[in-house]
Amino acid sequence: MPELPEVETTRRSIEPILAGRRIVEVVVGRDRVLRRQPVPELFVPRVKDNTVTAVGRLGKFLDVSLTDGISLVIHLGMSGRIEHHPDSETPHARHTQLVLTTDVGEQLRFVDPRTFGFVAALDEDERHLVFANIGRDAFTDLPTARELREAWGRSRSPMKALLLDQKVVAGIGNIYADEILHRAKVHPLLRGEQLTSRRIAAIHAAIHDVLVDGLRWGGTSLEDLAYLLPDGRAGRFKERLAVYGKTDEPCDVCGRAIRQITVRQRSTHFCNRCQREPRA
DNA sequence: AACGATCCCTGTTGGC
DNA sequence: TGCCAACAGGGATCGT
Repeated sequence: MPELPEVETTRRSIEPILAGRRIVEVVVGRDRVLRRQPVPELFVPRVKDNTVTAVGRLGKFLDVSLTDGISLVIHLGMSGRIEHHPDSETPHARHTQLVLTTDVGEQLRFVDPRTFGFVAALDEDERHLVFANIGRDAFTDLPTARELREAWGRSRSPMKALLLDQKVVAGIGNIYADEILHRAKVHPLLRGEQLTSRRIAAIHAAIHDVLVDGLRWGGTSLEDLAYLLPDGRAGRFKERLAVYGKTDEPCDVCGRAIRQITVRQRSTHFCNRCQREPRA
């Protein structure tokens, strides 16, 4: 599922295709993917005939800046992907939700079977509102260990939940949260208030290291989910995963079987030897 | 205010 | 083999 490394890989792929290009055609699949504007009649005119000035990202949000001060914000949800097609000839994939055609005839298509993702054309105020609840980017703007401790150190929530919460650090999802905690040797149920300087330093370093690794390998493509790079290739970080989806398999570090539990309605994988159970 | 549960959706999977 | 329930999850929303 698309988390920061997948979204950043996507961003880097589509930036050279979109930057400086005019959007000459906009087609919406299901209205459900539209936020803010409820119907295509309101959404399309805000994007069409606009020119892309930058392709940014905050956490898991793609942030396409257009002339007129409009931002086309795209969230891939859990099953979304962007497809790049050099022309408009190839048939649309099932669940194509948005098609953008540029002035040189290239197409970018947002495909999302489960429609947990969305697109929105936001003016400056609306964009500010959406991003007001999003914290600092885990890759480009990671808070210091000290800042993380200030933000998390009085919370009774488990670390797994704190990593998934986008309000402090943005971009980490279920896969990378498990990988980060394993790398940091921190138990997913350790509460924020139980953090020590040593543990927070380990988590801080692990966030950076795991995301950089994920990015290096083009993100994580799972067999059963739809994430692919815009050129159709699969991300290869799955081969490097230490715990996610490896229930009952031996831990690469110590050999003990990986355990799976549920934390906040999310499947959570960890090594019971490398990641010690916090005191009750 | 902080925390936790629920819901949205559909392709895939596992059990019978 | 075929069918169907269970499962997966990001973020909005609501209840405690």
